Amino acid sequence: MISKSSKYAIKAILYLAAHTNEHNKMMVKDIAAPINVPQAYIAKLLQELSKRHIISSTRGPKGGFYLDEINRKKSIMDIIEVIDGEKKFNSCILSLKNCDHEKPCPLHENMYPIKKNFIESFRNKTIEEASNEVALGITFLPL
Amino acid sequence: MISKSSKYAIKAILYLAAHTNEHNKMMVKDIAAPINVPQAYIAKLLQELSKRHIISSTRGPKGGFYLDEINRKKSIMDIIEVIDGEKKFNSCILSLKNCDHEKPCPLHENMYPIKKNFIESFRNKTIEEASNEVALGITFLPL
DNA sequence: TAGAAAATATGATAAAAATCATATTTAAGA
DNA sequence: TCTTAAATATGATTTTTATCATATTTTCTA
Repeated sequence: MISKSSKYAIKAILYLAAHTNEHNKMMVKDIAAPINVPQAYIAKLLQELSKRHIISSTRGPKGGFYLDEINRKKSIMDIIEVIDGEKKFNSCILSLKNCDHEKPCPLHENMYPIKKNFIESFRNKTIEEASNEVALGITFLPL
Repeated sequence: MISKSSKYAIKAILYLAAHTNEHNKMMVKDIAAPINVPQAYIAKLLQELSKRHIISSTRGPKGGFYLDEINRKKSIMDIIEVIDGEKKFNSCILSLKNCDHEKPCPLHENMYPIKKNFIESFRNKTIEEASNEVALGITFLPL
């Protein structure tokens, strides 16, 4: 469905949402452990997310990763797209080249609403919303 | 979403559905080319599908793979489960261990209906139905 | 009942995804 | 302005998935 990398990225960002802001940054080594992801691996992902402006970062002493107000408005889908790439979700489940509404593959009509639902659902869900749920104890983020 | 192997398996089975029965079998070398899948690879998948009784086969001269009436009643989901394994679809999208309705992860409520829809949709769709659609020109199966 | 034609079993190789390691750049603070 | 602490860039290694190769077993037919 989504790659391990995307899962890691989402977990890391939700962790950042709960623990950082412009004035409280967090080093990669303090993020990796609590979300149970290899440090060097999440480092690479965070670098990419920062480059693509999904999260923020500053180098040097007192530096680290954090989310600003703009970052918090990004959606879960934004994370997935940056990490896994966009095409994956717009392509035919059987990977047929010309599958569309005009010439649908035998699974097209089944998949269309599912994929649409997935994309809409996660495009509408912001980091901020997800983070608030956790803060309010409505949802949970155990290791 | 589903592995390349599952896609290959579904394409091969739909091809068998259209071209074989108890009296007209088909050799692996005649299946691989039209569905555009490496011969040695689809051979392995067909062997596994046969062992798990999703498709039928006989060895020796005049042998080959084919679908009988029972095979045709199998669902698309049966294929996916044999190839990709069942757990994949029942597990949390963030791969959290204890994510369930009691202690949902922040994406649980989004994913639950989507996953349910996916599983139901493909559990209800038989090989036979999918094959009939193609035969009637309602859906298409290009390389 | 032997030879050939098919699937089956097993394992080796290649490609992709995940993981690990390290040198470089940037920025803070003494 | 030097030292140090952080991210960044780059690439190597490992693991998983996909692909390829081949020896074995089964079954038909002459």
